[in-house]
Amino acid sequence: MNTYTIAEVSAKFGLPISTLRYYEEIGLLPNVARDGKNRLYNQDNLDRLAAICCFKDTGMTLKELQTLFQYEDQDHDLNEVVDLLQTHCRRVEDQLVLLKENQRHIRRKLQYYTDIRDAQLNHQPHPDWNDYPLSKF
Amino acid sequence: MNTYTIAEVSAKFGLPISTLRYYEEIGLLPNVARDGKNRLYNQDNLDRLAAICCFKDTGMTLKELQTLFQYEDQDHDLNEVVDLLQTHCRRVEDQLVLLKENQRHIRRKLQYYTDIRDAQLNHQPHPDWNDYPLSKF
DNA sequence: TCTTTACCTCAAGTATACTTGAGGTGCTAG
DNA sequence: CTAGCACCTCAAGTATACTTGAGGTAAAGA
Repeated sequence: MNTYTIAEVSAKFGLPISTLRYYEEIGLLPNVARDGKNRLYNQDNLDRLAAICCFKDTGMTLKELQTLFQYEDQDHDLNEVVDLLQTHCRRVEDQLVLLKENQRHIRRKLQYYTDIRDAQLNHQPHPDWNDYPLSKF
Repeated sequence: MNTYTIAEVSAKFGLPISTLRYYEEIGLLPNVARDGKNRLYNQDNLDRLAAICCFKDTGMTLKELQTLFQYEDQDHDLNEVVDLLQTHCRRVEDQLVLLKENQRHIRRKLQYYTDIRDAQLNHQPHPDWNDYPLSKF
């Protein structure tokens, strides 16, 4: 089976080496094999790491991730795993809605300042914020 | 003009009172009027606070927000404001893409564990992870 | 043989974003 | 008049998620 050095994994995932060691230390990324003292990551480790990144990037704390993996690993009551995942799914849904709305606000502001700048360049009158309704974005 | 107490603003935005004071202290939320010692927020303050929340929720740090507002407030070179907003817009776009992809992974995992649970309940054979391609989510 | 490179451990330090606590003011309801 | 509430300041404390540093090993290239 293919294995990877810590430097390779670091590059693959864009995570600092120190972070990989940290995740292992707190038990999030267990069962990393060794060649002497040096870590050797296998596909399982990479899959786990991908899951960590996915959940972390969607707003789970490392503590919650520890709980989730604990539930997954020791074949714990599956209802708890499903519950946790469902809750998180809903959180992600909410994030998506909020993110899209925030995106509209930011685009609107960008458009406004871009127009002000262009108006200044062309010695035109300044645009009016009231002409930038959210419905346009 | 309508004004609001700190408790009202806290409720409106779902932010702790301590956070409102903190934002003011670090200069993010300036020009809050006082009735004696007590803060009174006006519409401008609320607009600024809404902007803070919007940018913060899309991943800007408070330091970056300070820079942005500095650029906006002292009518600084507008190119810098536009640049900052453009960069942030791109970051939000990236977040959206990543969030959607992560959502697919999470839904897939949720479906998988739901199916395992249901299989256990019905004494059916366990599903196979390979039957859960990302393309289905 | 030297030294550079790539790792290692373990303890302590750091950045960000708040939160908490001590001690105090000023209005209002009983 | 006094109790309680809503607010205040300022300094110190905290949670999360890492990062850094000191001191060391082991193998590979010059």
